Amino acid sequence: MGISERKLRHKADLKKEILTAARELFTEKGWESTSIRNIAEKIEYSPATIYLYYKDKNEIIFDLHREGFRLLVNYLDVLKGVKNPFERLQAMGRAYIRFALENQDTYKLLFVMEEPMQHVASCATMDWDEGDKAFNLLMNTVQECQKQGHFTNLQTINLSFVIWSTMHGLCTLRTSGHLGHVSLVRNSNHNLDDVLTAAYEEFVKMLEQLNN
Amino acid sequence: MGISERKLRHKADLKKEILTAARELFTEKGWESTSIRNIAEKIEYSPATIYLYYKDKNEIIFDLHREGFRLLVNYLDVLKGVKNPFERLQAMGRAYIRFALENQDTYKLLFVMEEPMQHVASCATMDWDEGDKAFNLLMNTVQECQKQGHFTNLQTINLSFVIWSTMHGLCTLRTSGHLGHVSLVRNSNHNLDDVLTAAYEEFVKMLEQLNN
DNA sequence: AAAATTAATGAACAGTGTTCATTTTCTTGT
DNA sequence: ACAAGAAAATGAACACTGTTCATTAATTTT
Repeated sequence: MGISERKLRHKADLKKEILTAARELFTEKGWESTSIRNIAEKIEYSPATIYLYYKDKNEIIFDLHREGFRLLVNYLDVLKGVKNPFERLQAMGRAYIRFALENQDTYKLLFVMEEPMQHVASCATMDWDEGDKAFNLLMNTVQECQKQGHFTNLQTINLSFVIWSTMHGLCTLRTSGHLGHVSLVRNSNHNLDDVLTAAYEEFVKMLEQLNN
Repeated sequence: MGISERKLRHKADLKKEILTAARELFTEKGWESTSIRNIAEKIEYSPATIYLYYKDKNEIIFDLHREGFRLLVNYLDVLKGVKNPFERLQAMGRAYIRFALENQDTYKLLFVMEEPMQHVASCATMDWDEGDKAFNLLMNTVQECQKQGHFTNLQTINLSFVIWSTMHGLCTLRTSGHLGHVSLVRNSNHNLDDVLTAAYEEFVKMLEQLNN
């Protein structure tokens, strides 16, 4: 019976509409100031209706969280064409920074906010597929670098975590405004993104020195 | 006239009482769930009274922010006795991690939340003394290391920013729960703080390789 | 057409930061 | 000691927030 299927489809559509409205409000105002009532108003339904499709606000947040990860993996996946693993590692870093700067609120959603992680923790299968996928992407590249003589005396996992941390630190200190308030940076004429890039290039230099 | 002085003193006392109440509620429940009404209840005044001493919630946050920085500098200042600059740099990293883990909410207040930084930005003198002081502590140590032959081909500012970023990334990925949800870490029997320490030690190894 | 099921909502609850007219308290001058 | 004036404290309100639930509206099935 195609009728009940249409109903189901409509139900799915409405869920998508909610998510789309949430995503739009989120990207233009940030999550802090996106309320259930805002979302409801945007899709022209009552606030209570949203709770028929999402258990609570965190469930919406988590759906956007997964979308964001797909976007990040897109930024990184383009680079699998780069054959030289060390060059690929560098390009991944640059892509990571580009992602963080072009999608600041999404970046915060993925790697700063604790709510989506709490949702992962409360799931029966406590797996964080999206995070694992991205981290493995990094670890595999590091491992390939090691096969070619880079970082040979360092442990893959530890080094990968250090690299991730450095990238994460660079991006968050930039976007949270902390970097911009260090007077040495503020009085240096350089714009913030140049400072960030310069620091990243210095980090690459550091990695280059860790051969054989 | 000692009487009006006592009044002033009492006024200062009440401001301190507010801050103390805020600090206590903050450390036991986190900032998210500390409301003006909570603070007011704790000091047995009406909520409106608080606004006679603090312009808004962000001003309270900023006072705690400065307190937190004094605490951090205490963690780091103890190490000025370490004569060897590279050893001191290592010890500073360990102290930084200890500070972040022992004062997780305070750490978030200092380096993750954007509100205190916005307050800095809105001040007439846009200086961020606390941040500058801490960053200079790091930069001076890096510079001393360079004088002794470490990191000679790297720029002091860039390297300092990279080191800060790495430490910040390590600490925030740990405390936000993101590290703990990477399955490679979750399935490894090691507790999270050991993973963090191992990664930090690996980072020190990296720095060690950047001599001459 | 009536009954049963599903979808949507209005209204309420308990909470938030913040403002302001009003009241209470304290200080000063007579 | 008492009235006048200044300072401090407050109650009540405003415009929000996430969330729940009994009630109403729409749709499907009998």
